[in-house]
Amino acid sequence: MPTKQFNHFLLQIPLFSGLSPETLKIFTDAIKTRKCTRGEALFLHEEDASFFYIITRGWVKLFRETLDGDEAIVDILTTRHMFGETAIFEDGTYPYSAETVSDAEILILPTSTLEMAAQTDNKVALNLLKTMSFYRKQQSSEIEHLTVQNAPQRIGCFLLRLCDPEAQGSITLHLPYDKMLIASRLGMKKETFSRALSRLKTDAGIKVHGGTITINDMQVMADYCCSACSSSFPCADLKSTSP
Amino acid sequence: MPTKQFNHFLLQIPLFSGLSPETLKIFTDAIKTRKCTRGEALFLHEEDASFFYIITRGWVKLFRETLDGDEAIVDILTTRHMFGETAIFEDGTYPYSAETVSDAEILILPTSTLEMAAQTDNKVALNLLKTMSFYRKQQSSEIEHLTVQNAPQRIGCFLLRLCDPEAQGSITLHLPYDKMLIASRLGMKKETFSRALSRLKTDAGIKVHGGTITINDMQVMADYCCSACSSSFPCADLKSTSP
DNA sequence: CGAGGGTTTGAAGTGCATCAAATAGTGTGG
DNA sequence: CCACACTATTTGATGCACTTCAAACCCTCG
Repeated sequence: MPTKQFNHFLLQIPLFSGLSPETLKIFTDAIKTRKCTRGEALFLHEEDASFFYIITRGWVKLFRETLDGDEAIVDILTTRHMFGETAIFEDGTYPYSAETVSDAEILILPTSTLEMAAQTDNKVALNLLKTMSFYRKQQSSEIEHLTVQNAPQRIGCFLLRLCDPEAQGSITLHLPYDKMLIASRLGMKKETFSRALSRLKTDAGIKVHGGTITINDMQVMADYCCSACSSSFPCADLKSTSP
Repeated sequence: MPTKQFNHFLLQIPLFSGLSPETLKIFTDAIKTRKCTRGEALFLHEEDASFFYIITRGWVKLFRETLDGDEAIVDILTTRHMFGETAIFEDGTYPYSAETVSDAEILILPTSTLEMAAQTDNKVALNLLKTMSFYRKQQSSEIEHLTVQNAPQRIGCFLLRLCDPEAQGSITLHLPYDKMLIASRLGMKKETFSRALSRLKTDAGIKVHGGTITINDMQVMADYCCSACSSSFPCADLKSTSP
């Protein structure tokens, strides 16, 4: 399994970057791969957490269910993202449920391996800190967005974070998953999403054809979305597809 | 300065728990204490982060300002809480501004000391991980609250987290800081806060006299607030006054 | 082609924000 | 100890954003 390509992939993941060959081997020896179709449950909220996961391909949603049956999206992740690892620092159960939202390929590792490695190899602990710090920053900016941005601005901000931050002027992208799912990811109803996206057509100059979206002018869009926010585009390090 | 009492205080802080005397000394040697009056700025968003802080007494608010001049509260912290330390994993600048909201006493430590210690003493890194994990969980539940709870429920939830989770039946508490500040902490306007608190009188059975609040029946309050949430009272580990 | 999920649109309702003004509370100097 | 200034809090009236409920539309895939 540890082909050259595979190792190259692993080294792109912050958790594994800069590790000694010995430590890296401990992880690679423990890795199992799983191919999933869309809609497979990986684990449930409050289940005992024996494994953590890394996505090699596809999208996974993390979510919780409220007592009255609604679903609250925690995050939606893709390639190179890791999840389920925080159970180590909790009571040993997952703080959310996880389910694929597209076909996907996923690496599975025992949490015990990670826990052990973090305790014996300082570099592992430092890498974990870096990863957790990234997610924390992302969460913190999400809290801000929820309180200061309205629906069209949140969508625009979401679209901008799908773009290459180097890009200038016009850019075309396609939505990574269902509009319905994006809606709940952004804390709004699907109808609100649909209407808010329409409003972006006139207010921020975008074109929509199904899941394909063209932003006529990144700068116009950025001005429209970030005016209510404490950090302006390109919101450094907050790309949804980063580590 | 390192009196017995002071050392006892330090050991209550998760970052310092279980450290070797040598490592602990590195920190205690570098600590400076500062007494603040209400309303003092400690540092500003995006300033170079040379120090991190631990509160020994009083309350501190972390916040960011949006481009159009609004203030978004990141968190409001008290005794034993630590802040400013995440700059280590960022670009070396603070991700928020900090200001006291009551008279306060604060410990100041160089971030370089922490950074060095985390790299040389694995226990420091592990303690940091534990702390960061706690904050991450708290943030994550806050995101959920913002999307699934309405204003009265968010206030009720806030009040419950001020209570002793062991308590049963009736309990009296007083608000730790301004209602205005609680309002923005919970992502609502002061008028909304005032009205929502009134509604809790009839809907969840509380009494309000200025900043003193009596919850007639914890269980009634919990039922009222947590119905929309994925975790019910006592939301383990989410007390606002914990580590 | 037809079924089913995803998406859009319309009409109506709710919750929170906004603007404005009154009231309560707090600290200050006389 | 009181009057004043200033801030915090409450209350009222109104508007907007988002939700809800309902129905139509669209697209894909068997």
